[in-house]
Amino acid sequence: MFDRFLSECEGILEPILKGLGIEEPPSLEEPPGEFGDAAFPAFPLARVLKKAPQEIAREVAGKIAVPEDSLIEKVEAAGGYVNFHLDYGRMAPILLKEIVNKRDAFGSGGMEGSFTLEHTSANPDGPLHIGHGRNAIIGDSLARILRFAGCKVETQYYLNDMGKQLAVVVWLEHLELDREVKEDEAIGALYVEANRRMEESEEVRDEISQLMQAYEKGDEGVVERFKEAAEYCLRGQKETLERLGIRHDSITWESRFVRDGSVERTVERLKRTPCARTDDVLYLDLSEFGIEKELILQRSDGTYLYATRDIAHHIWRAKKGGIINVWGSDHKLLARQLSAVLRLLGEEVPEFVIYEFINLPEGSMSTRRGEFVSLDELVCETVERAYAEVDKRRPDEPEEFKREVAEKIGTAAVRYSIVRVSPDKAMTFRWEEALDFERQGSPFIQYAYARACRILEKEGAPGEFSVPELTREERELLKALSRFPVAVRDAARARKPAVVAHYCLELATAFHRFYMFQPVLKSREKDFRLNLVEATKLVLGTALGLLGVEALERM
RNA sequence: GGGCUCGUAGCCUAGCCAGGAUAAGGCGGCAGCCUCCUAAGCUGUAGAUCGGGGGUUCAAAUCCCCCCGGGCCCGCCA
Repeated sequence: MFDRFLSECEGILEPILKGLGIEEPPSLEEPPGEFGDAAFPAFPLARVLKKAPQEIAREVAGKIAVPEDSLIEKVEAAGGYVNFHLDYGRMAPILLKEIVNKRDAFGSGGMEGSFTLEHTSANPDGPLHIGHGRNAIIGDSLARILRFAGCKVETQYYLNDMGKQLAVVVWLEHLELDREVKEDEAIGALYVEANRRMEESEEVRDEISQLMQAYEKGDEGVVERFKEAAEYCLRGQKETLERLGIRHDSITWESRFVRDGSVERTVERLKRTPCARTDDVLYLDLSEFGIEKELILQRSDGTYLYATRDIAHHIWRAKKGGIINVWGSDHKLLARQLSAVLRLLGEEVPEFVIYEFINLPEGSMSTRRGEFVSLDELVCETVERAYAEVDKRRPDEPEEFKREVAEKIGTAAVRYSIVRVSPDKAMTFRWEEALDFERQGSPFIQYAYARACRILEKEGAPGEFSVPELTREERELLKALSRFPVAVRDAARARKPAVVAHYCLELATAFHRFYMFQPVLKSREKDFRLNLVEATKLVLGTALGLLGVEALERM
């Protein structure tokens, strides 16, 4: 609805600007304070028209005749700007009816396309840590947003079963897994131990290297052992993700691209490109793509590398449409190399959502050294902290209620605190910050939803209404509601789930203010306000859903 | 050392890609608001040379260059 207002403003400006000899479409911006809801700056025109911006703004504003059925209330020139004011009274019934009719489809659609979206894709060598959590949460939220925007999305987990990590685990597996602990924890313990031994002994390194070669050749017994170990670890990892509401549509085993010959075929194609070089080994010179680092495709023993298999993987994926990868910043160089190679082959070039690392105060995390904060730990501690808060605020509620609410608040807090931060900011993890339920977080948003529910459960369905003289809080709330489709579109196009996170905050803030100042049930405008509350509940619920956060009827 | 990236009040973050009006929030500080739909809320207040310096522009947190500081990368690892 807000976008409709914006296009109306543009539609009105365009012919007027054309009349002044300006061909470029007008670009609007959001004015501060009480200057209205959209502003057109006249400064860029000053030079062309050789007039003061103030004068141009006055002139343009003077030529504007607002059509009868428009969402524009009035237009004013101020400073060098033409300011457009939204007609809230006119928008209110249209907007509220649209939301209540469309319900959870309000704001959806508008985009097309099919994507495979790869996220999480941790090695099967231990529990997911909070860095993998950042990947999974960004990826899952983005998938939800793209689907809501109208795209077809298949989320994939790329299982790196051909790496040294898994071989290391398999090598030590005969030592017996600890069946008492969670699967990924058990594998992680083996991995740490095996790495310790490997560092000490050349012999061990050789044995592991032989295992890898046997696996690449497809030795039946070895394949079985790798598969079992990987699946065992994955069971634990999946359980971690499941608790956060994250599920993958499919799992792609890296080894399949070796087994089905596609790596071989890809390498043959690459050999015929002008970038191919053979010195000691086969590699690609990608300097024409601005990458000075050569990309090695094949070891001197004839086996392939991770990157080589990933090229075949991407060619396979392109059959299903666009490719989006959520990768850590440590893979930035590979992302560039991979893109260059695929361009070289005339294949679909992938998109990357790159996120920076989460480090600990003492340094970076390491699965190999067992130095990390696991996602399980973070979720458990956060839920426990949430329980303490629920228990403090709702002491008389039954235990079952407290547990359920704490689970939903805790898991939401983990997701929200990660997704709200732009992926290109490196984070330092500190427990006291992670467990601090600061006001600008998910409980604040869930609370707004719960407040709306509590009002609505005291009344039946809201009746017909006429729009009264609107208060400031009502206008702000209407504006926030009308902006939801814009926020979804921006988030989907820019692949930025954080945009939805900030939108949720904006809407919740507007609702809390409205709630504080405008009584609903005891108001003369009860029916109108009930509609407003209902609409807020619907949009907030949908928006939270895009972040994988569950809304709460009571908390 | 080279490449990429981030640097916004004591702390955490939005705004930067597509430059425009008084730089927007939260935490923490201070002062207030529950006879009224759950105070996990609301209001007010103090707090910012937008890392530093140049440049482009009528206009720079935003674009360009240099410097400083943090992170990531620079394996026949994945």
